[in-house]
Amino acid sequence: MKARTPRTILEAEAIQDELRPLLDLTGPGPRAPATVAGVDVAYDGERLAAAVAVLDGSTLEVVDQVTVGGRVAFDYVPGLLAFREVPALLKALDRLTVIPDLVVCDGYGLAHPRRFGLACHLGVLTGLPTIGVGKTAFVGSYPDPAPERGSWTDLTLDGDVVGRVLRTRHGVKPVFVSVGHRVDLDTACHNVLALTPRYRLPETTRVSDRLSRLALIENVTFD
DNA sequence: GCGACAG
DNA sequence: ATCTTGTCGC
Repeated sequence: MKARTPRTILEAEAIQDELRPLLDLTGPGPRAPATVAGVDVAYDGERLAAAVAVLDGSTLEVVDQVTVGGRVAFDYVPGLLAFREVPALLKALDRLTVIPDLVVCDGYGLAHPRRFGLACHLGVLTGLPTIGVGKTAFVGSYPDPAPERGSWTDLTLDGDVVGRVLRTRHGVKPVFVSVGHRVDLDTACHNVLALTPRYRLPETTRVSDRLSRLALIENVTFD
């Protein structure tokens, strides 16, 4: 499905309302994905670089990667991040040789003021299983999880459990995991732990983050 | 009404 | 996201 760029905040919210019903929240999703992709976007004023890195689900080795340059088409507004990043991410995903079994997004999925964060948006448009992993709190409330790696607590919003605050490293600040599309919360957290054998953030986001920044200062051509 | 607010 | 030094710890 193609990305649409709204002209106003009201239009953006209307698009979210239109896409939300297309979300698939039924499946368990991949428990042992053969390949997992990380997506990220880096900025330099008006210019941007999107990167997708596909890793082997077992060895975490990079098996494919794509970067594309572009220009900002929508200002950042909390709750509407997807409209800023999705167009370039779709372009990059289209050029992949290896189609990932799971896509890990920087940010949130269902844990969103309007229950449709970047991970949900990208999932619906691509049809791929997606999850969101945020570095800081955005919405909801939660108790602090125990210090051990693997411990977690519910991230609650308006009485609903919309995600989990998951400790990926002992004694280190936790990450915020939420479902995007075609994956359940248990499976999402299981995958995040598999992707964090050494650092707080998933290897997928670490690689795609590095890639997008590199592309910003060399390689890419902008529109 | 006021402030807070993924990346 | 981005602007930014030194510093503590494995």
